[in-house]
This record gives sequence, C-alpha cells and structure tokens, in this order.
Amino acid sequence: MNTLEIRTETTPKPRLGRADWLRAAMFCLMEGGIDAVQITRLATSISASRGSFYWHFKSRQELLDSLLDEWFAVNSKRITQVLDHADSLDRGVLSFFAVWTNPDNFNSPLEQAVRDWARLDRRVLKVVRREDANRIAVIAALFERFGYLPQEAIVRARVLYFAQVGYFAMNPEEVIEERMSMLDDYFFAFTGKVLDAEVGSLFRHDWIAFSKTIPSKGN
Amino acid sequence: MNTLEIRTETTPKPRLGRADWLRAAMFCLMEGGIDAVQITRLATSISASRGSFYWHFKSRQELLDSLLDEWFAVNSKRITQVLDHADSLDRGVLSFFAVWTNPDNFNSPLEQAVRDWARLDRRVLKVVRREDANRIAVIAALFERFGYLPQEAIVRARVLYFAQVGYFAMNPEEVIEERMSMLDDYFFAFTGKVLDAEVGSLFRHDWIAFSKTIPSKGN
DNA sequence: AGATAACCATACACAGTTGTATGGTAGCAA
DNA sequence: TTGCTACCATACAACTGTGTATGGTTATCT
Repeated sequence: MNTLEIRTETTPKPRLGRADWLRAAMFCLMEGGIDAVQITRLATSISASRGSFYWHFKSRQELLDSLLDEWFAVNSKRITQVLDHADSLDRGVLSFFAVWTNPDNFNSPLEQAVRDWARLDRRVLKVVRREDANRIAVIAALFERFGYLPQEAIVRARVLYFAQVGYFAMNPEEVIEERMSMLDDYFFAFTGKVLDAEVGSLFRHDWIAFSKTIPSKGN
Repeated sequence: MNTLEIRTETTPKPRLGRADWLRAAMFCLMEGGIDAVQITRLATSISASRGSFYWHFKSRQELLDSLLDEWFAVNSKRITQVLDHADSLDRGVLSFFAVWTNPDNFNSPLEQAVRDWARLDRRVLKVVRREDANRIAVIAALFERFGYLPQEAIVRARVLYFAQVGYFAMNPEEVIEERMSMLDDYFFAFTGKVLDAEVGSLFRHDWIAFSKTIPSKGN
C-alpha cells in the first residue's frame, strides 16, 4: 500500500502490481509531461526492470490509456458533486475554489498535465473537452438555481471556469493568504453579488474543512 | 521570404538562414510541443540536412533560447499597447479580446505551446511569469483609469486575464459567432457594467478592424 | 513435495536523436 | 581564374528509447 515502506533483509522486495506502475507514471506525467512517461524511466524510479512492465501492460500505449482513465476517475467526480449539493450560491462558488485547491478532492498538477497532453493528442483532447463541457454545465446549473437568467448563468459559469483553468495554467507562485485577501472582490467579480460575511469567514478560517461540509463523499 | 515559393530547375535551391530554422522550429513547437522540436525533424521539414543546422546554431539549446526570445518579441508588445492607448473601458476590454484572437497581433498557438513548455522548464517559467505579471498590471491600470478602486481593479484584471488564458488553454472548438452571441454578458460579467451599444456593434461588425482603430503600430 | 501459474530480470534487435568530423559546393572578391 | 569564405551534405560515434524472447524466481494450490 505504501511504496516508501522500509524493507529489511527479512521483508523481501514486494511484488509490483499494475497500480504501482500507474502511480509512477502519474508522477512522471505531472513532473515532465506525457513525453517523459517512458518505461525505462518508470522502471528505474520504482527499482524494477522493463521486463516487469511488459507483463502488466501490453505496451506503452496501454499505460497511457489507463493514465487518462485514472485522471477521469480522480478529477471528475468530486468537483461536480460539490456544486450539485450546494445550498447557496456563496457556498457553491467557494466550494468550487476549495475543491480545486484541496489535493484530497482534486489533483491539480495532474489536471494541468492532462490538459497539456490533450494539446498533443486528439483522442485525449476529445475526452477533456467533454469533461470541460460537463463541468461548465454543472456550474451554470448552480447559477441558474440561485436566480440568474439562463444566458447570464451560462456566461458566468464559463467565466468562472475559464478563470479557474487559466489561473492554474499559469503555474502561479502565490501563497494562499494572498489569494484569500482578494476573496470578496473575486466573489463580487464572478457573481455580481456581495459575499455573505459569515460564509466568507468560515471559508477563510478553514477552507479545507469548508468543502467537506457539503455532502457527500459516499455515492 | 516565403518557404512555399515554387522552385524550378533554373531557380536553384535558396540558401537557408537562421530565420528559416527558427520558423520551422516554431511550427514544430506549436504542433507537437517542445519535445517535438528536434533537429532531425526540422531538417526534413525544410529539406535540409542537420549539418546545415549546426552551422547556424551551436546546439539545440541555442535554438530553444531563440525560440523563447521569438515568443516574447511576437506576443508581448501589441497586447499591452492596445490597452495603454484605449480611450474607454469598453474599447479597452474589447480590444483585449480582439488582439488575442487576431493572428496579426498575437500568436495564440505559440502562446499555448510556450505556456506548456514553461511547465517543464524553470527558466522558461520565470520568463512567462514576468510577462503574465506585466500584462495583468496593464489591464489593472485600464480598470483603474476608468474609475475602479485599486483593489477591485486588480482583481477584475486578474479575472479577465485568467479567463482569457483559461479559455485558450482549453482548446475550445467554438466558432466566432458563438462567442459573439455572448459578448454583452461577457462584458457585464467582467466589468459589472453594461456594454455601450455602439462600441458593441462596431466590434461585432468587424472585430479585426476594431483593434486597429487603437494606435499605434509604430513605436 | 511437486506442479502450475504469476511475476520479474537479462539480453537482444531495431529505430531514433544529438553532436562532431570532414569534405564538398556555391558565390564573391581580387 | 584563383582563392577565400560562407554554407551545406554525408558519415560516424555515442546514447536512449521501445518491444520481444527467454529463462529464472516466487507464490499458490493440491
């Protein structure tokens, strides 16, 4: 379960599974892009041989396909879930921020890497585009649910989503406090409304816990 | 001047310059990312030999450095220029849209490719970050110039810039008409104000000409 | 214990890339 | 015409990557 566990002479080298190779591939993808996902590199990173890889995977392409599936499994569910269950606009928008930034809910470096990958591979692009459209639709539904006209809801959803994608696409070197200090203005710019003071301070106090207050991790 | 010109037996193969290799490298970068910029590939694409390349460039790294300089030269100037010289908020924001979309003023695929590249190379990231900060500052100055408080100006500038970056990072398959139909709502979301009808129709009628109405191409 | 299947390491063939060495060719100056 | 310089092509060495073949090792079941 943990690749970092210490092995002694009495505890022999554990056997590898498909998941181990996938995890190593994900690290490689996040670190160096899709072209850096090379069997040789993965093998050395987990102290195995390439022969082992080809027992678990038919080819490099099969690994890449699994990698895309993995991205979808990790980053698709929670982000829409939290928006669907929001009981107010304020909590919905702020949860959107929180989820994206919380590694437990969303893998942002992986998201970036897959997006870059999509620009080099049409099949990947197609999958990412569908997911983007889906997320935007869910955000638009949130706006519409809390009183915005359909057209404005769609455009505001797009602006919010584009801005979020763009922010992380920039790889900013900003500390969390800096972003927090602009929270009220961000909320106003995105929604045209003033952020509820109580919800705001709740978010500022513990944004990690904030997203957890919205159900539900289970299905 | 033109790589596509037809050559016959009487007009011998013209000699290549540094610029020819750079242009080929830019196409390669936009098409397949920085890892696709390979001397062998460039050579075949312009029907030359790798030996020729190594006369014009010391190494692959020197080509990549020139590539980054080229990006800066192409995409840095006009975008800030048009914002500095805007005589109203409406014209400023819409010019920002227009410039980014007009290949004469801005190379959007190159922008994307360089941004992806930045995620793999710290030195590139540093250059891109500086440029991002600069652009955001110029947009913020526009908002402040037309009546926004400094803090709101900064945040609105960020939202506008993030959204623009994010939109193109998504590689959307949207036709221009679709985007145009949301123009008024976009403007309202970004500025909190209603777009001037006359400026809006001027933009919709010919958005390419629109950005040209703002001085000035000369320095 | 023995057989069977799962898992892993080594070796090899093949292809692609960078960079250098070296000789050749085109154009221009004297 | 000669000769110099700029420019280009070919050949080679060294490295790195994929995929396959093959044999060895470990676990598991009976």
